[in-house]
Amino acid sequence: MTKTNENAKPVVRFAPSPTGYLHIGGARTALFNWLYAKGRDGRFLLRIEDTDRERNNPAAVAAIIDGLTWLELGWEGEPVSQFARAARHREVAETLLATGNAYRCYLTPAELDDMRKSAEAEKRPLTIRSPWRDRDTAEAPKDAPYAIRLKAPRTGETIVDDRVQGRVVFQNDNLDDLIILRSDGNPTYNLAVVVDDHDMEISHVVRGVDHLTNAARQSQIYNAMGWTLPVWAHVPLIHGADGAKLSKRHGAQGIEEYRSMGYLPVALRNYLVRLGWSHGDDEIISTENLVAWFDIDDINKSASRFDFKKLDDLNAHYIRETGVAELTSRMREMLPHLDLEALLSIEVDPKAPARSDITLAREVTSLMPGVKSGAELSELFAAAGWDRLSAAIPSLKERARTLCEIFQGALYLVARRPLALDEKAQKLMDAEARAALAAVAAKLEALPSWDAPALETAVRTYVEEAGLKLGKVAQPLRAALTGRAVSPPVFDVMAVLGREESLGRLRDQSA
RNA sequence: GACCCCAUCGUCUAGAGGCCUAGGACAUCACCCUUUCACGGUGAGGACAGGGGUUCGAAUCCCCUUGGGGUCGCCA
Repeated sequence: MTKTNENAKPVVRFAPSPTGYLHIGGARTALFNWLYAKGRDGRFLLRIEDTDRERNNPAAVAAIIDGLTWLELGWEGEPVSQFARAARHREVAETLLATGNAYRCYLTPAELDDMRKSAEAEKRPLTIRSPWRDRDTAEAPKDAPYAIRLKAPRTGETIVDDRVQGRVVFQNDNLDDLIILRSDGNPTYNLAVVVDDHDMEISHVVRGVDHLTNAARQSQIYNAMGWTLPVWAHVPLIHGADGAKLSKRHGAQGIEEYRSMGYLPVALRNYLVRLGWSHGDDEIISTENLVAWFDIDDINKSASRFDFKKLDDLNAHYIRETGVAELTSRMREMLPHLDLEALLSIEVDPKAPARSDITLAREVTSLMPGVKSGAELSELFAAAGWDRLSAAIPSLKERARTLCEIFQGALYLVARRPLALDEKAQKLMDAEARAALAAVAAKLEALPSWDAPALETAVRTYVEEAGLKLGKVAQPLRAALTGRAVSPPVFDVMAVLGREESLGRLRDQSA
């Protein structure tokens, strides 16, 4: 019953069940654990809760590992498979049986079902009271299947002394004898968790508050075995924008979706950690400071809503801070994961903030009808040259909130002549503009060097001579060069595009 | 329904009885900067769920109401 020595180096774990993806809420739980261990010279372990064989498949495990790796939350050692430890769980169940802390229960599923139904009909709370708790096993039907239930205390209370939730008291009277070993001989989750956490010497169990009642039941197992309780910390859940539990309806649940939406791991970490945790007025916090500042005691008790706008803002900040080389490689990496067709088929809620990956998909299909997948888009960029993308990134990253927005802004690189102008660009292109374009093109053609400063000087000189405002020339230039009314500074665009391509695009639109 | 938890601007939050005329960030709006868009700058609107206590004094403590959430599997 004694609390783990809190001065000792903590051992924490992240223990997801393999559901096919790393849930965004789980990612935050993993982050909290990771930060806690990191900041205290502790250990962060990974355990896969694959006790349920139906749920188990290698791809689902890979998705979790992939997600954690992408988020840069490294764990110590090999991931522990809970299923692989079933023999040890059974051993503990037998011990509990031998010490009188558990009993064989011959209640059939049908009987259990009846109990539930009648409880519901009588509108009384259901607490399973197995008659086998005190009955002699000899009375049991021959060779009948049985489950093993914990002989939980029926009086008094079970207290979960939680670092986040405080002291939560459960009346034992309300808790039933939980099954620790199924009739097929397989351990149940609650038993497996306790045994594994104990054997792995987990000092702090940091997990979602949806496990709070499990903590009470698990405490009973710890007590029955005479094991030391871990420090509990049940963190609040993340809700969708409408305040309900985050579900498919809210869009992205899996971490890989955030990746393909063009969020940076560092931004996602910063955003996630601030959901339910804060450090004064600090908003943008380096990983180093996160590690130094994070503490379980500063986690709030209330659930928080997921806000893409704030994530976008953070992501924009980190994109600006990230070097060109890293951005280029991350962008190259994410392109094959971009499923344009799937994105186009997503029904968007008009009230929800626009998703940049969907916007990109739409833009691509309208501009380049032949391009159907991220891989094909990748080929186009490869053909144009990745170094050209890199050259365009400095001016693009200043105005992008996601990597998808950088791609969207970079589409002018892979557009083929003659460019299709969008509506706003077309509006810019009146007779006056076309004439100016022709004149500017002639001036630029004579330029000895083709770089942004030289181009700017030349255009400004022309504008001054012609007695025009810069906008009168720059906007048509932008339209002719990119097909849009919005882009990075036109001089940067021309520098990236090169002399030949730039001049070609200008002539296409000249009078 | 039972048990448990929660409740400060639209959202994330600061706030541990007087520092609060409630602070910051995102979002929104306005203006400035400006070749467009962003960035940046300046400013505006915007919250202690309601009701009772306790106290000289309450966003902070207690109670009730209301609202929200979680859990009630031989799932994890």
